[in-house]
Amino acid sequence: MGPDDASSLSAVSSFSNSSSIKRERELSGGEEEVEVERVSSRVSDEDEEASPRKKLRLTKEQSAILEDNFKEHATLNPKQKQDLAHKLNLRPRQVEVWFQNRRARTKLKQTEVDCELLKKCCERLTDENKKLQKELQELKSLKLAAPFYMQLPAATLTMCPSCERICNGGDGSSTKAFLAFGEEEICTAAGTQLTGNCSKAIALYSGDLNNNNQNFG
DNA sequence: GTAAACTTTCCAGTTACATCA
DNA sequence: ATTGATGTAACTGGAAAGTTT
Repeated sequence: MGPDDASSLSAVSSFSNSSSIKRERELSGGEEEVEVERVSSRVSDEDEEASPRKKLRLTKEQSAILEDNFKEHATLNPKQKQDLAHKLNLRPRQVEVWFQNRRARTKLKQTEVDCELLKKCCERLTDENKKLQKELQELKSLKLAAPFYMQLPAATLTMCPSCERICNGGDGSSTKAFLAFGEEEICTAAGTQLTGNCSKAIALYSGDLNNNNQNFG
């Protein structure tokens, strides 16, 4: 008969007697019986008799029922605990411990999931940061060069819809073009709304997002 | 009303044991 | 047959909240 033998819910689980073990350990030290009894009462259930701590395995049926109950509520009130213990032929303490361990497992799993998400998020941000740094370098070198429109074919020049300045097309590189005018001149007219790309790039360009947000806010 | 003692419950960390590769 | 890794039942100690004295 293996531990999974589900011939009955009672086949298992009455060995470990925490209070007797506790008593055994503490008394071997030779002192303080009163204190030991008090502490032990914390976990004692009615039917205690001395036996060494033995690891029990709950049957599949018992586990399944406990799982079902856990799905409904992750904590138990005393009545629920008592009923469940009776139904499974376990001691209430065992049911209580099972729920505690189950909550701990759930929490651990969730922590692992969160950790994975954070890792991925971190990778994405690192990636984005690299790209932005690269773009920033390009913008800086552009600024040092001659006015951008002199370097571009006329056909590639378009107007920024938000600030109505010339840029080189709508391919996402417009920020470079506007920034080429110089930090002071960009979109500073009253009431001008910057697009997300524009303002973000400008903020990065100046190296201070907060300052820029205040300026344009 | 309130302070101290006691109880209950939960959690985090740990231990002990069963099982499996 | 042995062993290390893994899963999990059970234990411990401390904190918080509730109850009793």
